Amino acid sequence: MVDTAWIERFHGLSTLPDAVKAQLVAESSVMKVPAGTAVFGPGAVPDNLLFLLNGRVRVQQTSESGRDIVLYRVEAGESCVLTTACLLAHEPYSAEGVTETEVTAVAIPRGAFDRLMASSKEFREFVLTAYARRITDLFRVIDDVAFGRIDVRLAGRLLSLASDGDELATTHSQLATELGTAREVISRVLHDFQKRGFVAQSRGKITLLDRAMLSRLAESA
Amino acid sequence: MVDTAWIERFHGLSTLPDAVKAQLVAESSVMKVPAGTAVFGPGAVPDNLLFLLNGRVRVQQTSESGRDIVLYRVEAGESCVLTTACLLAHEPYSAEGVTETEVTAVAIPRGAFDRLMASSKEFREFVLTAYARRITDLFRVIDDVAFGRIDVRLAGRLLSLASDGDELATTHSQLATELGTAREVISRVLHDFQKRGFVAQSRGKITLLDRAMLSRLAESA
DNA sequence: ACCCTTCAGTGATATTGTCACCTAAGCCGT
DNA sequence: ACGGCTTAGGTGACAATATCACTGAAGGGT
Repeated sequence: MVDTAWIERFHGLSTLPDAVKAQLVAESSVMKVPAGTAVFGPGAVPDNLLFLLNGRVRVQQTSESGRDIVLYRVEAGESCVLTTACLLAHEPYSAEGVTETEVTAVAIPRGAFDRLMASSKEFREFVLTAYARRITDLFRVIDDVAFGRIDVRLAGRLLSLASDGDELATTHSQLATELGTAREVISRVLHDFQKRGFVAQSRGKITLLDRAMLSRLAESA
Repeated sequence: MVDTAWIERFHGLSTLPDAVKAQLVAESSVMKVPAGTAVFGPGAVPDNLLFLLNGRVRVQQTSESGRDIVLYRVEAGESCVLTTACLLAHEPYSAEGVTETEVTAVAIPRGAFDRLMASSKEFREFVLTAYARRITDLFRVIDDVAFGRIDVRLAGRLLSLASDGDELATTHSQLATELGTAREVISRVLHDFQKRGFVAQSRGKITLLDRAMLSRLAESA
């Protein structure tokens, strides 16, 4: 008997009929990917739908001019659904997925994905719900980029990046990519945060000193 | 015998098996909506997937601060697929769809959509392909807003809005919504375009005088 | 004609992005 | 330990865009 335990970790999949769970497990394979690997990207159309058991994947886009912006992240317990559209549509995907940590994932091949979509209403619902969430994320990015102030956005991003502990090993450059802005802008805003006592900095490291004030700033529309 | 002719107008649906075509037509109904109607929006979860036979739907988002940005347009021969995610996921959709012209559309109820997804590989492929295109559109919006110059974006938008004829009945305010910027910014850029002889203006109307120069500007990365 | 609403123009100022260049920190080999 | 190299970060000057607070102009309705 194969192990179906991982399925329970995915919100919405636990209600799958047992037969479908078995099918899902039978046709999938577990893979392990080291940190910093591009799991999909322009030109490299993936042929698997990934369910993340552990780790995190960052999805970002590089513009023609070479500048980057982070679109969203896929966390453990979620799946890389947006790639499925391109996966099944045989369309290239202009975004790129990079593992931020070591990642363990269950890979479902294209054919198996299609069979599951055909056979299980619950699976369809799971996939569509995941879609809805991602699309909401994208709408949020558009809203932020178009109308958000960068100090507000940076404060929010620092808080969410430092979800475990107050230390953050990142560079100004990487933060600029997070928000789709320029390094100099991040440097200046962080300098300001530092003067106000919100953070402390050293080369490649940012320490959050006052989460409360950062939150307050992040919430201010 | 019901009329399946409209199906042929949708790229990807013509290859559907006849039985599926019949099912599609049997479960759907044609509707006509006047211009300027909100076909879906926040709070108003639609319960139909729309296939546009004629007309155009503008999909836009309003931020908390009350400012708007146009996300994409659904043209005749396309479908409002992104709503299906929210439709089936029972999630609210933060964007709003407004008819820009009178619209004739075929409406497929939620249940029928789900049955078609289950029964037809071709239908699934159609839906996923449409998804892929929309998502690509969204990525493009993000790229433009984050990294694009406003004069370049405006030039491009003027050209695509004036696809039939060189007259454009629109206000500076509406153009600001198109690009997610402020009216004053549009006013200044248009003033500049006017001085350079690219366009002529009168209250509520813009005339393109030099599409070639506008194109050249729009292409400049 | 007059009011009233909407549309458009403009200066002042704030915010953000770009460019050019500099300094500092850590690493690595000798 | 020293010097050289690479990458991270700082800064001034300036450009582009956004915001604010007005102004006047155009057209519609009475």
